[in-house]
Amino acid sequence: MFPALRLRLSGLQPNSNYVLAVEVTPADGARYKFQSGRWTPAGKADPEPPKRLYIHPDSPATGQHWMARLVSFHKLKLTNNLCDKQGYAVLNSMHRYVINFYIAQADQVSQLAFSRSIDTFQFAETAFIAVTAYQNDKITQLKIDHNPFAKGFREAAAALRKDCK
Amino acid sequence: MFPALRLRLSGLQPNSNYVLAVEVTPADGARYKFQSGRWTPAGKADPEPPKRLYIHPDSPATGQHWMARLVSFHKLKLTNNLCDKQGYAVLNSMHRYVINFYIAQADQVSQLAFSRSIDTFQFAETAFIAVTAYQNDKITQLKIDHNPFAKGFREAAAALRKDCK
DNA sequence: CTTTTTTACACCTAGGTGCCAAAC
DNA sequence: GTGTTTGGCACCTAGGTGTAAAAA
Repeated sequence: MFPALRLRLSGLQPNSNYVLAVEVTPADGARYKFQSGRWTPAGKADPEPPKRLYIHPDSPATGQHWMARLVSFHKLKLTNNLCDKQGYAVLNSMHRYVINFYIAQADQVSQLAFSRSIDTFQFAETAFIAVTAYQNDKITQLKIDHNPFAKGFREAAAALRKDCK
Repeated sequence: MFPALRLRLSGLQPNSNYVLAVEVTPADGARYKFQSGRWTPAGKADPEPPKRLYIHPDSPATGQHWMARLVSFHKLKLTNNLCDKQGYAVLNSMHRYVINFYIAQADQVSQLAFSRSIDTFQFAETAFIAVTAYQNDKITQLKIDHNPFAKGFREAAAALRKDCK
């Protein structure tokens, strides 16, 4: 998932342990179509694949650890493959999603279910529509400009390629 | 770790779930020296870093799954860095190790500790001495010949490099 | 026809090799 | 001196990019 979800945390107990996790959840009950240049709801959502909790790989870690740096979920991966066995979040194309963020006080990942308190946060700015082809040039350009793996498509490289022909 | 530990399993219950794991354990209580062309014990072993259980990433899976293919632990990684936080097995250089292999009947990785039965196997042919520089040309050549990442050192590539000078 | 999905591609990042020289 | 460890290197595999064209 790019850009990655990045969070700055405060108010944790420095010496307590926390497990951090996110879940990609449907933002509404609709299926969308891209029709004549616009996203429009088009019927009821398809059956939703089982949701997979993505646990931040630093978990468990102290409040001190989490608060000392920007917490990045850049290793969260998405797929439309229902048979996926690599732990990716499985999404329906053409559906709208939003990220749920969880903070659980727990000393072990396996204790997460028994944590005394699990705080849940949802940020509206994390909403997106899952697609198989981009429909928005600004998104495309944002990815080319900032995703290291897309460096080959930046201006300089593209110009050079033309010059060499 | 190369070559990787690879096992063929039989006798599992096809429809029960199992968690598979390995642990790199000291083979004896000695520290070794490579002196005048030979490995010789030289004093008591250094304090052993905490052992880390490496759980096979397919876990948990059915007996059927494990028996249907060669089970490979090629993602097990080793380090001499005591501060490692990436889950590598932490070893003392110049010490001798052997692999312990565990089969636990369990539906979840987190249940491993409560598994009714944990079978332990140790194969003498998995023993090795941890080094920071090879002392055995046959090992070096075996790695060059068979490890894909060392392809650059194979005959053909090496010859080509000379020809081009 | 329009919309959505898949595939092959050149190009890039990330990181696993033994080698060598230097440091210890 | 001998034995052990580290860092930089060229070379490789593995896999993450958007593109374009084909397929559905």
